[in-house]
Amino acid sequence: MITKLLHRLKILIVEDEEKLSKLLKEAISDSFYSVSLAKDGIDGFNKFKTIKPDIIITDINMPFCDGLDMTIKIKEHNEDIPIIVLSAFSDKTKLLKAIDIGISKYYIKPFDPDELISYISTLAEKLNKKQIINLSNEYTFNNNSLSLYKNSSLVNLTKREKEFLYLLLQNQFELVTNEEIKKVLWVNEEVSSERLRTFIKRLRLKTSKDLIQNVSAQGYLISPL
Amino acid sequence: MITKLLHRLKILIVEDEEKLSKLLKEAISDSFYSVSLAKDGIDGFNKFKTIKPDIIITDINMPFCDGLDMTIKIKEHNEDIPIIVLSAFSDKTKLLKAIDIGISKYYIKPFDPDELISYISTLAEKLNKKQIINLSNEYTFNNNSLSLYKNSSLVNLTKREKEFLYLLLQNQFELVTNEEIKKVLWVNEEVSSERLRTFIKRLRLKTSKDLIQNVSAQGYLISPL
DNA sequence: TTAAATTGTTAAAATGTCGTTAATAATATC
DNA sequence: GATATTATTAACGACATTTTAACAATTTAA
Repeated sequence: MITKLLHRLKILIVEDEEKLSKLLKEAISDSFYSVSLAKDGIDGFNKFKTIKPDIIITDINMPFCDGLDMTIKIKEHNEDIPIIVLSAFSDKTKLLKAIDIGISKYYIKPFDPDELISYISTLAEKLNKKQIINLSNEYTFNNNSLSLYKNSSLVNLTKREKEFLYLLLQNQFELVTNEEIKKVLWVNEEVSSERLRTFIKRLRLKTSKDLIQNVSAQGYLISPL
Repeated sequence: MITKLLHRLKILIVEDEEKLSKLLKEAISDSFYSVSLAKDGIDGFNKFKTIKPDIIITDINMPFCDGLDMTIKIKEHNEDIPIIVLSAFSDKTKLLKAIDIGISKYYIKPFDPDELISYISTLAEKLNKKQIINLSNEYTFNNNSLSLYKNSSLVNLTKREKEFLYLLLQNQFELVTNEEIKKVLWVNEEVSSERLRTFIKRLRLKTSKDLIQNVSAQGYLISPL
């Protein structure tokens, strides 16, 4: 079986108190997360659009542009993005408004950074699990169950076919060589090139002719979207 | 047709101000909802256990036993039950605690009863959707009673068959492996693959040939609609 | 205790999977 | 543009899994 490849989650922290933001960045940054900082709501919104983070952590009361206003604007652009709000004890009215908008979690200062970090890791787990990739207008692939859907109905694939799609998707837009494919799909087996070809022929029969692209004499690739 | 299969949603209102609770009861009660009243948290918790309501509406600040304490206790018993909290403007700290526990909505007094009622009807719709699933043009499944209907007449299923459909529906559109099925339907038993197959054969005889899909060498699934 | 309903076993028929081969189409290289 | 290489398609057959059907054992309810 193929081991899973998780993509490094991007986290944006919007916080005017430099001390706190640096502390959080240090605490959160590791090989699984890349952390960016913004100093107010305007900065935060711009970085949201350029960096396209997976998770946002924001202070709700900042001198310049407010975290609440930013949250509203961001949620208008992307309803599903998880936003974690940091709030002062006195800001309960604002906090309730943020909850109404649909933030996913809040912490009232002073809070335990460990709690925040453990929440982020459960969030990250969820995000990585829910990897559904649009292969075309018709086809989607669930990276978790390795199943392919054509217009939301399951396509009947064998285990090897599932693994093959998964392999190509781990290297989406990039060529996967015939040798690599043989090595992964038929471990420790001598595989003729005809075998690989009929394998692909049959997968294409079940799906569509142009889902999987071929590069002559080299290998195959898949290009989502 | 399908409405016959739905049970009338039970709503429990926990509120010490008799004026408000009666007003709400009158406003909400109709052919789709049956409303019960409780006057404090203790009364509310007892009625929660006996009546088993589908939705709870509770005041959060009551002289006797608190709505917040009751909410905690109820959520311990049934994590998924939707609780709507009514709160005074001054009770923000309590309200935040209630939100932490996982209430589904809150209103700060004074509030517009129409908003509450429209929220209840969207909630009810969601609950009914969860409860009744259209498997095909002919078949519907009631997730509460685990019963299957063919054109709104009950299909006679055994316990195991009901559990099986329930299992597949918990994972609708997704493949449930043979191993998983065996583990769930015959706990701690060695089950031959023939046994599982005749089991499915018989279920298909009672229903239709194509209600349950097979994926060779992997498992089964169900695709509603 | 008997009759009916449910559940398990077995074996043949049907279907699905997957490797082979061969004819045809596409692509690369000179 | 001709030739060699590689890819696609289609058909055959071996093997695995599923479906079907008949019979046996067990449980449940009358």
